[in-house]
Amino acid sequence: MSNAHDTLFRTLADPTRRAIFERLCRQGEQTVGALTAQAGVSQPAVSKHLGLLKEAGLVRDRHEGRQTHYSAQLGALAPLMDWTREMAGFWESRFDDLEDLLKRMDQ
Amino acid sequence: MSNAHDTLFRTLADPTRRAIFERLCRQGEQTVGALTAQAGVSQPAVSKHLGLLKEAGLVRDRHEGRQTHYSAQLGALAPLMDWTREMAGFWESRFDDLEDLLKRMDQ
DNA sequence: CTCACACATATCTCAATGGTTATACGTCAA
DNA sequence: TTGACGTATAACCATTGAGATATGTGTGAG
Repeated sequence: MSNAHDTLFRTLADPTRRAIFERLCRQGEQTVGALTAQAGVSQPAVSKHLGLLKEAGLVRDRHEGRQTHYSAQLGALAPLMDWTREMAGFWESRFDDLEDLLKRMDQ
Repeated sequence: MSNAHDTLFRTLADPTRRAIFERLCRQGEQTVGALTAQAGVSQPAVSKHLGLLKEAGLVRDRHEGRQTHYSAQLGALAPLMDWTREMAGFWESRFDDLEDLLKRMDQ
């Protein structure tokens, strides 16, 4: 019963995890070690976060020898943008309705 | 240390709470009773969710006699849209860099 | 082959939080 | 004024999940 929005919001809700994702967005592909160095939490914690980000489709991993490189995944944020636009849209359309109503009342 | 993004993501991460917010976006102002009728959880639970949504600036309340009317708040989603756009932007700019690089390599 | 390294997984602990029921508070009706 | 109604708050419980440490797994170096 967990849709795309659920997964995205839940995954991005944690600050540490979102910071990791932001870093991957800003600076491109990074190894687990590089991410751990700035994350402020232990390497296992980073790995766990990366696992969840991967499950959510927000990142992909690429193995190269002993290292694993993670990168932000294109288009994963699309449902989030859609949702936000949709909600804002509902608001605006109600606002338009209100405007219409006021205009009609004016006549 | 909790910025706007933190609050927004955290608040919208819970499915029940997000559903309440969506309903307010889609259908406009609603009383607590109306929201409770569809929420699938108890009235106190709904009140608590509404409290958090209000703290996050996502809704506002209006008292009218014994009833409290809640409505989605304009512009509260702006930071979320900005963040999403920013992240997608970083990705695209890196993509542009890559294109540039490939073009340069082609020469 | 063996050891060191990079990362993943297992296990545990603790705090946060979403849910419930019970109750308090304010408002309207009679 | 009393009682019903609509909502908020209190107190509690159960679950979740993020964190740590310890260990497993695979890979490259010597």
